[in-house]
Amino acid sequence: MDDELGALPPKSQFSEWYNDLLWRAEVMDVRYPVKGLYVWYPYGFAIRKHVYSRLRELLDRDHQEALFPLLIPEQEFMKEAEHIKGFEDEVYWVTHGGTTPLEVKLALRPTSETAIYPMYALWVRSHADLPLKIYQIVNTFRYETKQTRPLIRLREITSFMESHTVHTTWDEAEAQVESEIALTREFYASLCIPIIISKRPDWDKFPGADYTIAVDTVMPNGRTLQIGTVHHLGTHFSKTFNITYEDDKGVQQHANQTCYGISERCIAALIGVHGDDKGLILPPAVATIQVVIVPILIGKRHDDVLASAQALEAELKSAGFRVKMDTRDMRPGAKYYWWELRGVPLRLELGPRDIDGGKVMAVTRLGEKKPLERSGVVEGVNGVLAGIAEAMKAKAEDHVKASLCTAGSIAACNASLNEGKVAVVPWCGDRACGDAIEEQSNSSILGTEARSPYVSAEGGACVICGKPGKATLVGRTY
RNA sequence: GGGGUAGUAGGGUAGCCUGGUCCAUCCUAGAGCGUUUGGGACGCUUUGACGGCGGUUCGAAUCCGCCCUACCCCA
Repeated sequence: MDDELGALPPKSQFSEWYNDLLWRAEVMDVRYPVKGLYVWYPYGFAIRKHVYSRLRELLDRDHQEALFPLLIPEQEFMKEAEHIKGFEDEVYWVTHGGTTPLEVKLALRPTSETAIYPMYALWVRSHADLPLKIYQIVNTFRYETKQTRPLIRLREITSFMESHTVHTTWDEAEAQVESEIALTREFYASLCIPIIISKRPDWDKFPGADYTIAVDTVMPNGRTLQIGTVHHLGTHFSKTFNITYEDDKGVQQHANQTCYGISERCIAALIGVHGDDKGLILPPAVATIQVVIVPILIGKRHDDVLASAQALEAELKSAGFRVKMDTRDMRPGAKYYWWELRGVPLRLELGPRDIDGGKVMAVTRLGEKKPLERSGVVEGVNGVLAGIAEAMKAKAEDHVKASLCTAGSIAACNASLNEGKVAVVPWCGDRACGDAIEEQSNSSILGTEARSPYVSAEGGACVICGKPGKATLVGRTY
């Protein structure tokens, strides 16, 4: 019958599903002729706009937004040894101005520490200037050598939110790390995306950090996706860039710093975690269009129905919903599929039957269908949207919960990984044992000290050496 | 990092070995007209391509070289 008519690959074939959905739902166009660079379609960009305005709203409570340059002079970039080592293979260099070779090469920022901190050295004079909390949302460039993927592994990260804070003491910076973690929790809660927070092993921390706290989520195929990091930088960079303040006793001190980042991977997670065989499912909080109205414009009652739909649209708009009325000359069914593909959480159908009965037919993107009273429609819509967010959250939580599996041995760990799960295994913390775990399981250690209701803090005998170990997350990563 | 396969209209394909009647084809693509409209409408008309650069040749989608891009496998 109408098999495969415009159908996506099933979500169980995640990679195909993801690639197909991105262009069909008009999120990203991958046909730009440079590897690792992609184009945001207007619809995708609108999703980005709503997601990032939520992020801005959260940051603006306690940070200031600013904007630093894209180009970093070589001598600044080269100042911090560990930091360079972490990025030197991935940096794009600007070497010419027109046809003239530059005397000082300029790096395209892979991240902005070395662009921001020389300025911080000028801005920070005394303890009264602290804490300083600034963020920017910018593009960054990394010459990725691994396979690139839209929104996930990019050569141009187009939407990098990076926050850089400066504090007097190490403890105060640590408190800031905690507050960034809380902010991240709140952000992902509004996207209905469950997260697992853990402390990255030493060899995987940010180059130049004292420690790194990472935020991961689990994609449908069981691979984990890092969707945020918070770093305690201690005084590594303040010593290098000479960021000092005069304390209340008149003594110059090196400042303690943190940095914190979230990229468009948050949108990859949004798509991957929530979507289904029919397409995107957007949480109401960030949906570009929260409610689509499909008027059933039949023959003689065409004008009548159109007028009612316009009245409904006006009422919902003035109540503050993002509403779209679809009056295109298409069959209603075609419109239903169209908007389902694009993830609109709620569809309202309005036809002669509904008008006569004083109702509006509400169909959620999760498949529930029920008539709402036309008279109390704003309240009704509010209730339905809240219900959708709850259901999305619960479903996503279930997936993460089901994806975590405790394992006491390498064999058990591998079994879990092969089922598309994330394993929790005891590890003593030694680098050698860590390498052995990664090698023997063909996966990566995500971290320890997991903060998740689904991960027990209890350790056990290290799966390699048998010494006492801490619960450690092990997974196949993006 | 190593190997492989491929790039033909908006999308999917045939043609390539064996260079020339090549105006190729399908669509969930675009444009136009008409009839339609409570879960992917139909008819007619029409638009549009050989990844890029160079080479061989009277003649290249086809053969050769380089580049770019994509996908798959191994580390």
